[in-house]
Amino acid sequence: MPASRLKIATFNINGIRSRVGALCHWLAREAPDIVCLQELKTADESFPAREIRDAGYGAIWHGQKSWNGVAILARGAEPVEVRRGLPGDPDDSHSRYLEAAVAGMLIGCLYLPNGNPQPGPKFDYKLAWFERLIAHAQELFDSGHPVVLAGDYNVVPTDQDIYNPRSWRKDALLQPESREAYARLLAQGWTDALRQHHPDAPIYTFWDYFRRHWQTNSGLRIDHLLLSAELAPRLRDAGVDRWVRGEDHPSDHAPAWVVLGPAARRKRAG
DNA sequence: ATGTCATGAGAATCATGA
Repeated sequence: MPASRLKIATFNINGIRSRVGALCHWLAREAPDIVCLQELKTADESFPAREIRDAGYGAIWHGQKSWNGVAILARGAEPVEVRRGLPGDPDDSHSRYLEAAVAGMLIGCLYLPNGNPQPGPKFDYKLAWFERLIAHAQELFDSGHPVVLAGDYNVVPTDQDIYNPRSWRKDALLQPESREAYARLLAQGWTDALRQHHPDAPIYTFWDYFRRHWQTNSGLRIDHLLLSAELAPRLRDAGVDRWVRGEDHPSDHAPAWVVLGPAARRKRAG
């Protein structure tokens, strides 16, 4: 891929130590330039930094024993960390947000709380976390910087984004409050890149391990890449590396990605 | 209610989150 085209991906790896081989296989085959990972499920000291470096990627990570955990990878470059954790609640101990400067852009990597079962404290935490994300996203958007907010949002935005909503109606991923928060985030001006590029197609990024959902393509679209105003016109392609979900012992998610074209040449002042 | 994974405690299965 020419240097002027950037492939940016997000992938909920569901346990990086058990899948570092699969991760490196995907990196070698698809060569994304920037990768946001979620659900590392490992402490910082157990992050497989060496394997990832050997695969040609610089990385920063924000881990946690057993649960959560996010990382940002850059091919042939070192992401420059600018934020670790979402502002707004100093008591929040979950590792769910990491932000870095890469290739002249700001990359926000997020793992939004699942929120099940709902109603209940976990759903309340999801909605509170969403409000903090919306507040921070507004600041990023207003900054005028080129920004990508990528990750597992744990929200199915509309009924178009699921094979069949019937058995998921009571799930936290489809609740009106979850969808309203996602819509309010988009209303700041962000572009939901996969839906923008494929307005009518069914697009899934997650197939749960139950009930042969992968074999029957019973998926959900919950991993999203949001582009700020400056980046949206640079969107050239977007998709899902579905083949990753079909490998042996896969994550229940597949990587979602965008390709951005070169920045418009700056007009001469005057 | 069910289904299937990864993780961790702790020693074989079980609890938890998703």
